[in-house]
Amino acid sequence: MPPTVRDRVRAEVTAEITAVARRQLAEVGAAGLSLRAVAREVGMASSAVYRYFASRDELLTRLITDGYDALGAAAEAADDPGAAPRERWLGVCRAVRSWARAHPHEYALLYGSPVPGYAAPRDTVPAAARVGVVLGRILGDAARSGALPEAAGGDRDPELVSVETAAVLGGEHPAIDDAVRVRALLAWSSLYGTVSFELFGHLAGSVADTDRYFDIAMGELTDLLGL
Amino acid sequence: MPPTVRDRVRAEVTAEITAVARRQLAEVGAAGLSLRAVAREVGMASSAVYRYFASRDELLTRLITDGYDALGAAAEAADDPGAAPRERWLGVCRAVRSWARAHPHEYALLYGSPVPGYAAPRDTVPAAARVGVVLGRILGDAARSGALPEAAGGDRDPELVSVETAAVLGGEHPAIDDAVRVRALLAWSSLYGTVSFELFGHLAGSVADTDRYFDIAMGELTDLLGL
DNA sequence: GTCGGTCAAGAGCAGCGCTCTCGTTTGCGT
DNA sequence: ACGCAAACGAGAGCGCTGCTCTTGACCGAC
Repeated sequence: MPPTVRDRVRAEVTAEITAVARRQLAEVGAAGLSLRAVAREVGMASSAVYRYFASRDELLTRLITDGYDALGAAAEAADDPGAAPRERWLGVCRAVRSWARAHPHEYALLYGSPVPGYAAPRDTVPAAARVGVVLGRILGDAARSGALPEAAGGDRDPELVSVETAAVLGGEHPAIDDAVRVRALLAWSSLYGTVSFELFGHLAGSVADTDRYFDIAMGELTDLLGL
Repeated sequence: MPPTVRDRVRAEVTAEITAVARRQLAEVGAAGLSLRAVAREVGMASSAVYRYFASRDELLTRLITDGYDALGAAAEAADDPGAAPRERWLGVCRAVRSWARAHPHEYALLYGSPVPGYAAPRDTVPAAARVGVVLGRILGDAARSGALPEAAGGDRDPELVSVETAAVLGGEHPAIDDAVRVRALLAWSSLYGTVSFELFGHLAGSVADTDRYFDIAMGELTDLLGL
């Protein structure tokens, strides 16, 4: 069935609403995002917006998934599969930071405090996982190319690292055990901790040259990973 | 001038308002905190609350400073100066995580997305720094007790680590150079990244045994620090 | 005892999310 | 080609919010 004119118009209006909402998000933040204000700027009655989004939360959810997708796309675009594992990892980290600095309010929406009384629906999960998938693939490629030292091995513990996550983090390989996987999760958390601290101002009085600080910090983490 | 009856009553009412607000914060989060609802629960008119707090933001600021102080006190209480540096560091990390898990909404208020259009006043800074001071003292004690290996040295770079922060992070010692200080800042950021990921649900599908994961992750960071 | 300062209360304003109704437009099935 | 159901935009309205202003009562120092 070809898309009717109605469908196309609906898609256009939906896109305009999300675009205006994203713009206002950058001005007033997630908590201050007002459906009425969005409607005003779009030029329609506030009630009409409810034809497109059942609630303010649903509009926010759309912004969240869009954000995860944009960040994931940036991470994927930054990964050059031909480069050395360490450079690939650092490149993705830099891409994440760049995207976060370019879209601070969207980043805060994704990785800041969860909006109270609002649980991200399941359909945000795949989009949210994209960065992790990229980093996991780099780790796996490094193992398969012999760039990682043999791991100690030891029993798998699904309580520590779930089977799904283990599969994402390079899969099964002699160079990857749960200790390596935990270090990868730690590096991932630390990446976001570092970016969040910079963006949210917790390093304000401590670090001036944030570019160099970030590079050194990420270098320490890749050392930790053995990359 | 001794405090009059008026002053004492005022202090009591102020304390009751913040107590109720803190309770409601745990229920509805920062964005949903309503001055009117607080007033209702306290049993006074909403307008009367403005005699004690000039605005909702001012009440929020009070909750923030109180939160920083409570977290800082928890960190200080958890530090046993007689223990080995590594155990001291890990103990403080565990205390931070415990406090965060016990007060998730307050933690989110402190280290989650900043409220847009709201800049934390300067008087929150000393309270916010308390955890960092505790960790910095442990690092300094470790250096002075010879538990840290001699550092490479190299020039100080105030752009990388400010002089104030360098002073907090153990001060001047042959075992502490900017590389060590950056690793300390990284460990600090990573602590909060790890706690935030756990609290905000980003590790939900990956790690089930969060206690063990946290201990292993913090162990990696202390290794990185040389503690 | 009086008088200045502090307090709680209430009304009111503008904005919010959301719902309901109403008249119009669109597109599919007959 | 036509009719009907679904989709649509606009407007009014409900109950909530933060915040302001006015009013009247009370306390405490002189």
